[in-house]
Amino acid sequence: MKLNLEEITKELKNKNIRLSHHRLKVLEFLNDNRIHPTVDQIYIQLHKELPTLSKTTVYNSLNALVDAGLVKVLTIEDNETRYDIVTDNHGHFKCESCGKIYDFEINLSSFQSKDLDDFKINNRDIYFKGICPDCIQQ
Amino acid sequence: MKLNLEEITKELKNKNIRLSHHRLKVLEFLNDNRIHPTVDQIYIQLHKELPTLSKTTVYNSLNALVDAGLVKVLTIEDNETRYDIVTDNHGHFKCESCGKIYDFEINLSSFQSKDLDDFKINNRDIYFKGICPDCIQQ
DNA sequence: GTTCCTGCAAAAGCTTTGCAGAAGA
DNA sequence: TCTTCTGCAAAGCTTTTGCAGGAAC
Repeated sequence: MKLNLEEITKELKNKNIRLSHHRLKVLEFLNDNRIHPTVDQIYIQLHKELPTLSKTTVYNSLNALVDAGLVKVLTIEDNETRYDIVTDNHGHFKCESCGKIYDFEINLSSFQSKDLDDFKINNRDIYFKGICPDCIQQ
Repeated sequence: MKLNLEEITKELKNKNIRLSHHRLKVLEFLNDNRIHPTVDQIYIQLHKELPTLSKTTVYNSLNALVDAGLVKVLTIEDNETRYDIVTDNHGHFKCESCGKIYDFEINLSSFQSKDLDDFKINNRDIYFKGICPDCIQQ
């Protein structure tokens, strides 16, 4: 899917966040590589293209994009923060054997509980863990 | 709910984990205070009772209890690891205003997705965020 | 007596902060 | 020109590790 830069720039401007070259690269990386990367993975890849890139800037960029609501933090595991470009209605499955994270489609708005009738829900994260088909076969 | 110590000890023995006094205290704390505490909260409370308790031991105890499957790690937020005693079929809601974490009842086994037909699911975490009724009223 | 646990201190990681110079509007 | 961004180094946190003494079985 191609990024709509005009709309993104507009959304960022509301928060006084500039879509600098580095930030755009981070956003493009997340859009083109749906691998739910860690900061390190993003840094290592982009550093090849942009030798002056620092890890601080990756952190800064990610935080800015999260603030703007364009990127989501995944906390599926407590020792690794991962990032995902924002898209609708999917859960995340982490394979406990190979570590890969899969998206799965799910109708999040159908998840209801009478206990939450009086709560305002802004965000729904669904994290499953187990073994993926590739690892089951082996 | 009262802890069944015999069964717990048996389950721990399988993994060569002793139910030491400190570990029992940690487990009791989680059982009696369903507040999904951080390591620090557990340490501060238990330290009052057990002045020689170290934070290393709290970490050690929690890791041992997680290994034994008696305690669950909550990764609802990326900058704070929280712990929960294992119980069935509930999701967690974190209020973005007051920070309190609520349990809500939900039938986890009903969460299905055709994308996961060939996956072995061991664990389902449901994390919602938003505003709780107390904070909505204010 | 052997194994596991505890607690201190140190180490290891990850993320944020301060700041000076650079880039963007 | 004013604001924001970048990158380095340092600081701040949380969690883990090494190890010697102690406790449990």
